[in-house]
Amino acid sequence: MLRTNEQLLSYMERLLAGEQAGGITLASFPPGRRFIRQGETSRYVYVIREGITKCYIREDNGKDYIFEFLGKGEITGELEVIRKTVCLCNIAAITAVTAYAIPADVFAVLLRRDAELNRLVLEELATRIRQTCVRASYQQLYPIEYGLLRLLMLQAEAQVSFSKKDMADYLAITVRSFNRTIRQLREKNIVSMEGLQLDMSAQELDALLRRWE
Amino acid sequence: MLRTNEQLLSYMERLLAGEQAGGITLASFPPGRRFIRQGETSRYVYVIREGITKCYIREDNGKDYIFEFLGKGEITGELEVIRKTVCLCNIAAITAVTAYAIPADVFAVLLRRDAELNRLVLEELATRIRQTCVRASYQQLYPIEYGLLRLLMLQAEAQVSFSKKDMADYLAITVRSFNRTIRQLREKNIVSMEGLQLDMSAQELDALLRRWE
DNA sequence: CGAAACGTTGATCGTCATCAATGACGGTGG
DNA sequence: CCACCGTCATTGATGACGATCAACGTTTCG
Repeated sequence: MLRTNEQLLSYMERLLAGEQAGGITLASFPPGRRFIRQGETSRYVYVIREGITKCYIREDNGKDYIFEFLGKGEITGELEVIRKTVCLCNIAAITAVTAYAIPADVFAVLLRRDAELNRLVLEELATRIRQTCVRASYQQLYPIEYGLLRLLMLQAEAQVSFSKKDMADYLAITVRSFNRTIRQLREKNIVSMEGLQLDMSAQELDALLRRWE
Repeated sequence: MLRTNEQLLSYMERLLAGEQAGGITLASFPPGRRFIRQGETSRYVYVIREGITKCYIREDNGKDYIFEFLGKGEITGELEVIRKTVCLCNIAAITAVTAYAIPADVFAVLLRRDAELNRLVLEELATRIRQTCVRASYQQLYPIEYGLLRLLMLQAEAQVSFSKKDMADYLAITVRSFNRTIRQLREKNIVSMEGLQLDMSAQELDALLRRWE
């Protein structure tokens, strides 16, 4: 859900401390700013230094689907450089964001020449596939209540909380439906009456998810 | 949907023609054979030489979700080597399959040493992310009828056809629901009365998908 | 022996009931 | 004005049950 990548962040810091940091700059984006646009070509690959972003697709019918929230050390725009295509999704800042902006061609060269970056990117892509697959599967095969519960657990674990709209987009539902589903969880005494705190221990919740049918 | 990777296949052929093919063998699997199992550790990375396989997750509640069908030149088991984890999903042969079996450690070394393989794997992962994301999004945000129509179009394009059970698992529904949805498409004169042929031209179908709301 | 009859099996579909999720609209309270 | 919720109606998707039909092998009888 909120993914981070400490290794990649520290790699970037070391890279900038060295001398061959050709063309890499630091960019800042205010909350809400969409700095990568679906269907367009990005001239930079970004590695987030600080802040939280969301990565989402907007469908023709106007609905948004958030794949993941990206935090410290996460990379965006790399798929497009690797495959030389237009951007798959939108990236927008949720909080204020600062990010290392690596020109696409510089990144392409680095990826070829620098074994460490290469390894980090491979691992990042592998992790991303894994998470996307796992989520696609359970969001298809379980009811929304289940998905929402998992989302709340992930949020609690990562010590963050997103806006209701963003959570709804992550679950691919409307805010109205989001509120309704919260009510169901409250009726089952899983979520606190006020706010979105989970009223059960992590073990109980795990058991609950496992026995869902 | 049915993905193939000619470049990777030809790479493997060249690799085996050379002399440093240490430990790589050719494996055969009969239809139905599950040769990678979710949650277990695979000792090999496979590159499919011939045949069609399905890649799916089985959830705790017994339902299967097929991510993709893999054909010639597609690779499996590489995520696990890159991230050193247990297998994310099951891979089962649909038709008779022959595949190059690369021991995990050999693959790991090749991936580091061989720039061409490295590039091919990066591109493959990037493609996979792209496709997984796109599909997750539209399967969440559109009704099943839409997803089924896209599946039929992809099948027609790739000149293959899968069993109803597999198509249903791809759509994350039961065969019963699959048949019901087919009936809806027939009532709208999109699918032929007998069989699963599409009764419209590719352009008409594209327009139909685009105007779906 | 061969043809008709029978039973089994699996795939499909009609129907009805139910559940999950949404849309619309209006009300309430900050 | 906006966030939230109660309510009602509707749609989307599923589950259950039974009927039908084709395919196939086996049995039975002339």
